[in-house]
Amino acid sequence: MVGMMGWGANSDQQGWRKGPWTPEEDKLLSEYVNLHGEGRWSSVSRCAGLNRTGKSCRLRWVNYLRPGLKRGHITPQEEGIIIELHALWGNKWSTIARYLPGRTDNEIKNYWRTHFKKKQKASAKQDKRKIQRQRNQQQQNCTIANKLSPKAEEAIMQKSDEQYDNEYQDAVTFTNYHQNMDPVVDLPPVVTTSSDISYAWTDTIPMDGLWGGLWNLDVDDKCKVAIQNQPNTANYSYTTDYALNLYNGGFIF
DNA sequence: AAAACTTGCAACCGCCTTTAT
DNA sequence: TATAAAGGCGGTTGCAAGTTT
Repeated sequence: MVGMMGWGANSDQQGWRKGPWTPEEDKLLSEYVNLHGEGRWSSVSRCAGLNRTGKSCRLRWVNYLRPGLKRGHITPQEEGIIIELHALWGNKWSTIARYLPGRTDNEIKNYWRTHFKKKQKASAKQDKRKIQRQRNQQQQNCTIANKLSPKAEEAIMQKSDEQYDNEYQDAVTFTNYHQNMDPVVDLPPVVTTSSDISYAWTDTIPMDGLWGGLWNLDVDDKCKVAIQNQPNTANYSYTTDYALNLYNGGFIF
């Protein structure tokens, strides 16, 4: 049913197939790329028996089929990184995506668009309602991976609508201010053992603070404490500034 | 109960850059 | 070295599902 919807005709003037990918197409593409590696996308479409353009094949692989993709909700921590890096670089989605392992530029772009682009209008009332609803259901099925930390939740619930809007406006102003500037900070690779700017871990820490993650050398205690107090999911990096901001009770979206 | 609106996501397009011939 | 093809990126669109009014 779903396969035939949308995008008008399901092939273009040259006869290339368009629109949603079928499971069969996915299988062909995955098998071919697993066998021959990424790249040479035009020959991929020919050789794998796919009637798709090379660009379409590349996009499907990169955004959906490639191993190691995370999927699922963007965590509050990831959101923090997105906000911070967007403030720094603007809409450099692919650059931002490099600091969020397992997330694609498309995903981050979509997230930003739906959550922040028009959020100037959003009110605290809406967010509060949402949290209240979630609390009502939480006991059964909410996991650490997809809910806000109690701390973040409280922060939102305790804010007055005005306070909330002002803080949001500050963040937006900050973002707009930096939007057109060239990148001035060169962040190190996401996972590294030699840098003192980026922190990274690869596992899940429980909320009670038991810690089994991989820390870089020279991590200072404030950052440790700040991040340890946050719910955590998987593979992701943090900047010192943001960790300290959290530690000092910085703004939490 | 239903219409209107929002959110999430996949995929397309056009433009620019990089690579291959 | 010039040019064509391929790759990469950011903006945008279309749709389904969920939510609010």
